[in-house]
Amino acid sequence: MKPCQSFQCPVEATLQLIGGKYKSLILWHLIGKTLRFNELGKLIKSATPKMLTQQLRELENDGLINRVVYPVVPPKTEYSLTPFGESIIPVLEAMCNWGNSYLEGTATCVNSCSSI
Amino acid sequence: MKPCQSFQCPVEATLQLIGGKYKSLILWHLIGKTLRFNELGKLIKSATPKMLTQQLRELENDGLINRVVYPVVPPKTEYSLTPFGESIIPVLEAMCNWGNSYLEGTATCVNSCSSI
DNA sequence: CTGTATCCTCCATGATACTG
DNA sequence: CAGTATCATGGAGGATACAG
Repeated sequence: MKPCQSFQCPVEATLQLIGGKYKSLILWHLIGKTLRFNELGKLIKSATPKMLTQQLRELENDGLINRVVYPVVPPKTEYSLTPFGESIIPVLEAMCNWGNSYLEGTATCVNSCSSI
Repeated sequence: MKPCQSFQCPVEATLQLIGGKYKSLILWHLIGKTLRFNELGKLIKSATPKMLTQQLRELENDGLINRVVYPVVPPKTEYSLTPFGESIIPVLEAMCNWGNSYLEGTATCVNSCSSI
């Protein structure tokens, strides 16, 4: 029952949209691609169908991704970035680059973001 | 008991460091300044002392901020960004700018990040 | 002033099973 | 294939009181 959905800083608003457990990962995988539900599921193995659905719905409601359902059998649904969703790519890149330099220091396992 | 602290993407690592409820706000307020515990408390009114302490300790353990205690009476503690903490400012800026453009569309209440 | 120490609540996430 | 339904749970976060 928050009195008013206000943010003390726009950074918090951004975090609200991409801070979900799998959201940044989903957006990341959708850069330059269109993926189906189970393709995302394979890329993000630890996400259960329930979580995947929930995070995708929220991203859709926030206008970051498109969800296109093809009325065929078997079902086919495709997810892709909206123009608004694409506008956040630079933010993801900044986070990725900084995250890599951080991981270089702590060195666990690093996936580069060279694909972008 | 996570088997191994690995990230599928460096973005997640970044989120891990600044995703705490008040962390981005704390970092934000420390840009270019040194603040005392209760000064941060006044700036982030909704944070209880417990939360403030916890978030500050985590930021300190992650090497993002300095904590300097002056052995005087009454106690005095000063928090500031480390060089590593300062290196994340561009990321915060990117998030802030994108967040502002998002908030312009939904228009609740907007605090600009013009100070940086 | 700068914190700790307890206790407690709730919600995000997870596990599992099922459906059109 | 692309989800939904249901139940369970752990831990982040909050309230309150107290301490050096």
